[in-house]
Amino acid sequence: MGFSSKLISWYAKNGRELPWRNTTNPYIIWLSEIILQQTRIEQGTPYFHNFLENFPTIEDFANADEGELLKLWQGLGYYSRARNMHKAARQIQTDFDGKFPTKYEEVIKLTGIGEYTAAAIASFSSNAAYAVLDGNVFRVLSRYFAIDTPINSTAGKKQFSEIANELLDKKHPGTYNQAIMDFGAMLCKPKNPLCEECIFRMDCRAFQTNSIQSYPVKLKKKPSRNRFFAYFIVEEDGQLLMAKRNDSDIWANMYEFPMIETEEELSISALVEHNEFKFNFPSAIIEQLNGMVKQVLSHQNIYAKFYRITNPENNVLKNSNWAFYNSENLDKLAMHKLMFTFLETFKKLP
DNA sequence: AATACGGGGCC
DNA sequence: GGCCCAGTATT
Repeated sequence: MGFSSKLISWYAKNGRELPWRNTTNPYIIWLSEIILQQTRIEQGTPYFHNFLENFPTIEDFANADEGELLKLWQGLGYYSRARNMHKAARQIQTDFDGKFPTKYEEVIKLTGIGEYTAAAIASFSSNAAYAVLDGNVFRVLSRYFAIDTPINSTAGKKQFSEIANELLDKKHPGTYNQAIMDFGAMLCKPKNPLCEECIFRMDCRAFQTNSIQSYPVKLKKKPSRNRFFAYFIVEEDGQLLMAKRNDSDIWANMYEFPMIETEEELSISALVEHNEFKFNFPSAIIEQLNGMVKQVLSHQNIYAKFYRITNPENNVLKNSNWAFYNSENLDKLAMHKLMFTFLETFKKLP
């Protein structure tokens, strides 16, 4: 038996039941695939159900506004996925007459869809013969063939893509693609793979040379940079002052308290002497509300402190990105984790 | 070709 | 603390 038929029989016995399987609806497949990019299934599944419930069809999705989508995406991370989905949904209305395409060459034109997602949608929805290449597939193939080309290099992507498409079961591309990803996730895991019960024990080059732990090879990531945020809670008549982030940085277009960023940690005495602070809050009374909060991102460490401003003067709205929100409208704003976590504890404060 | 983009789970 | 997760867009 060849690689693909062994894999597919393993999948028939051991494959997972997942909510977005057993459909050929490209909209539903798309929803699940974007949500699951760089995201664990356990983390993404509640979001999948929530989105499908709020937007049963691609038309519903296209008619939503970006803020509403970001709010539903809140907490999932990589928020450009939600903004790109919004663009893609509009593209489908204008360029595809409102009908979600299933052809690889059409699907890959949509914003937010790259080679992996195009192959997934095309193969799952219409059995088109395109091999998926995700973290699971990279790992399985690098071990099986003991390939030491870095998987995050250009050469690696090309090499693994060619092998993946050769191995693909051209008669059952959809099933094969699901199978190799399940196999990577359940058996050929990153840590502690279950080699003792693996159907490919005798064929796997890395296992045979006792070097499973050496694969896949990956180029090192560069160290994260540190950023220090001082957030200011300004409350007036039960309303909170909020700022909208711009779109050229982390957490694009999301909401948070007004803040000052510095390259080093600032004591409260240094903070009140900061020019930006004096400009925004002249003669303010400031009180630190908590210790340092650390938020780890993929390329940055954010260190945040929260301060209460009780005498902001009357010119606090000189920044056009700032506005006051009552609690009802506050609940509609999309916020990043640092913010909505703090807000939970803040609400319980006296 | 390299880097940015979140949040969470595992070791 | 580092790695990884059903990757893509931008620089």
